[in-house]
Amino acid sequence: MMPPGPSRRVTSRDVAARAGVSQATVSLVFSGAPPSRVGPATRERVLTAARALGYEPNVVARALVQGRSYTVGLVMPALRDPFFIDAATGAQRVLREQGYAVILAEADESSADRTVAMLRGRQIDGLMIDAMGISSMAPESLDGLAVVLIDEPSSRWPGVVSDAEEAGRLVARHLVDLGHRRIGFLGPLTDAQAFRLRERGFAGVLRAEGILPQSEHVCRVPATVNGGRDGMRTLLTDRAGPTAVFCANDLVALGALKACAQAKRRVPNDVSIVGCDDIESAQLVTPELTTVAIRPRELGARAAKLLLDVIEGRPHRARPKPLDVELIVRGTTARPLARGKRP
Amino acid sequence: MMPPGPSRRVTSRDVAARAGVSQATVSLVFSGAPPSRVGPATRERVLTAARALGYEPNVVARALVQGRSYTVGLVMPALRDPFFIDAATGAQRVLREQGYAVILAEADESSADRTVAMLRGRQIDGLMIDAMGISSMAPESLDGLAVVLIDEPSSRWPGVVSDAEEAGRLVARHLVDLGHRRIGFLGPLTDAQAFRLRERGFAGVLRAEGILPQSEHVCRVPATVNGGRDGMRTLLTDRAGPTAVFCANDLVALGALKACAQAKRRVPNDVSIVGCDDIESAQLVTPELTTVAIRPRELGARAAKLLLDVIEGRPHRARPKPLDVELIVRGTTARPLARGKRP
DNA sequence: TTGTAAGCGTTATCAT
DNA sequence: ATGATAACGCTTACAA
Repeated sequence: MMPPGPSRRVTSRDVAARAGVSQATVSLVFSGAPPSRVGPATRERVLTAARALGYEPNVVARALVQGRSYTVGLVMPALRDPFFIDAATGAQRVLREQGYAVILAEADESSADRTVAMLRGRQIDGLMIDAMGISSMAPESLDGLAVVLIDEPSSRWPGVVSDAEEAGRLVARHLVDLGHRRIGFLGPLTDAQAFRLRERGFAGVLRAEGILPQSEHVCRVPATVNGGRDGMRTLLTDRAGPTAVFCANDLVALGALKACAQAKRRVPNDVSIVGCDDIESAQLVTPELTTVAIRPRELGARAAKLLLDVIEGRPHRARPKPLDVELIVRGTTARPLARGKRP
Repeated sequence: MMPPGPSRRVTSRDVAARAGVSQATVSLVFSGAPPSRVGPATRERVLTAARALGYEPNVVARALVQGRSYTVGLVMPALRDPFFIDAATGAQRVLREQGYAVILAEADESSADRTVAMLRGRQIDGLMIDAMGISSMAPESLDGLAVVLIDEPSSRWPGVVSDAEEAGRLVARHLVDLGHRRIGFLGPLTDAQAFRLRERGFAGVLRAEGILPQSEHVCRVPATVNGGRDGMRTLLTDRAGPTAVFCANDLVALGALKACAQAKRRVPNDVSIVGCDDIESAQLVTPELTTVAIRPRELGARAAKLLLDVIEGRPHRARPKPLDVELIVRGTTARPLARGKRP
């Protein structure tokens, strides 16, 4: 590179001077105006000059005049849940492709509104928010912003969701097909819709199979590894505990797995465990976790596309078809051990 | 949605009008000028008006005039490594505290330079880059930017590092103390300095103990779970394989653990495994992984502080003291089984 | 097709 | 202590 004197920023004016055109023309060339607006020869000269100078359009200035920043915010309560990190990755990729930057905004309950204010001050064009994020936010604080929700349906904002109910159904059928009858559920305390739907689909199938949900086989815990571990411990204390347990997400399932290992219950022989999300760690434990793949990357990517549609005023459905999910049978599920009654 | 018609952005001018002062005064109040610059009464009126109107300073406009955007970029090759996600979290927290936003820039080899150009266009104030990120970047492309490296020392840019050599030493001593003599190493192919130092510290102690590194107990693999699994498989084929293996990071260690489970080798009885990083998943497997805590969050936080020092021109040391590391003994290490020779 | 000029919402430099 | 006013780098009518 070359030190441009005292290393001032190269502006469109510099390019204009070098190309012998007006500054406005340079702008025309770079702002993706219809090719008709500037002659091919001029355009070429401008581009050459720009390249020679190492010109990069100043997005900040553009943002100021257009009132748009080509930047979107991604509000997440904690960068800890692998599911959301994957969603973020997927979103980030499509946004970058379209020239948008992603501002990471970790927001807990206390700071959610302040975070949005901060993003507003940056003339953010839109916001992607996950279930946890939205729950700790005053709806009015989002007025006038393009908002898309990730995996949390709402009548107020558009969003993308996975087919959570189907996820629950798939698990229930899988367990029933294996022959399980005493089936437990480890669900989170938070009332994220996705979790509720997973439970609903799950319970629906069981009921249809004539398997009544037994309250002592259901346990509410935080949606974390420790939550799952503690919940599973509780379930295991029961002498006639469940032979299979559906955990509302993989983190919980991994905790449950730990509890089993500590209690010397073999998985899947003594008890089957199923998770939901198919996070990477699901394949990390032994035996590998049977779970439902939600494809968070794809979910994030779709959320990003939806957000771009909203921002750029393109037609879109506020609530697109839920993302397909898929049961991934791995090593933590098996037929229940025949005990007593039958061989 | 609401058409942006009636809800124009509230500007400092609006506030000025309502407070009966000039726009400049409003600016003075909000740009944290010394209190002496504006009378307490006026200041109060301005703040009241601002609150009533819901005024939020436009950071974009400020960025344009000051040539600073109060935004920094975080360049990471992939949002997959939990270590870097934690570092990002730590960094993000201190930056937000100081009014800076963090733009997430996932950059692989092919797109690294384009990504930096994009960030430049956004008048980014600084950049935090990790080992993988920097390796795929042309140094000149960073000219004129405030850059801080995370866990990858460089003579060219300041950065924060963990005490990687000590990490290796701690592991070696731990294994030697337990009585291991045939000790293996699963190291990554990438030449991140941190990995090299871990190995150096490790090998140094072993040599001092008169334990010669045996090449058949060393295996180079990608720094991933699968890499670790494959590498461990190789190590296990040896009839007189190692009784303990140090894996250059936790991901590799977890893969190694898997390989052991699949090969029916008990951990830690048949073979001890040690990782490095102490990622969350380390506590997720059973037995829990013995590892070295690097405190990535703290590392990220320090990187952020260093970057702010650089940006704001405060005095700072380019290469602060490495971050202390700590051996975390969990369940994957034990004394080697006495075989043959002695009881 | 290209140039001229008026902002976008701030900060910063002057006066007052 | 406060008010005009000129940038900052760009987009966008409107003129030529």
